Amino acid sequence: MVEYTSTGAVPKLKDQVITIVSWIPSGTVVSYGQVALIAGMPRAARQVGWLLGHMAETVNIPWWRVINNSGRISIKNSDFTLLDQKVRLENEGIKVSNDCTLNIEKYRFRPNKSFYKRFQLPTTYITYLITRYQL
DNA sequence: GCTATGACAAGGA
DNA sequence: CTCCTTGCCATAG
Repeated sequence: MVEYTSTGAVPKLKDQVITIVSWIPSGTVVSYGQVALIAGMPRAARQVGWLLGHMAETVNIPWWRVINNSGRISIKNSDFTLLDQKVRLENEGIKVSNDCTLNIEKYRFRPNKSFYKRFQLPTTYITYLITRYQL
């Protein structure tokens, strides 16, 4: 459903989301807000979800490794279902409860400095991200 | 350029 | 724990 406008405007966030999500290691998860943070848009969590919902069927990325920050699978308005995502996560060794929740802090992908540097983020911002998601 | 729409997040009741 | 409210902002029309 997501299409580029004839004006040639490039949806930057979409490209960032594709890159970031494709680099999430199997067996780990991140939150929508976390993806937004890495993309350099701290408050664009909702847009990340929206984009995934419109890309999942057409772009080959591990969309199922993105859940909400409370550890709940919150897929909606997609060709895929809550169960689809649950099964995909379980196939990667992640334990998901029947109510489609999981221990996000246990499985959260915590990137190191070199990972963040691929996104050309300011050093101070990288430091913030490291501390934000440390255990 | 303006409005509606969210696979969100965080805090309060 | 479960709602509910508010803030949020990129996209689509």
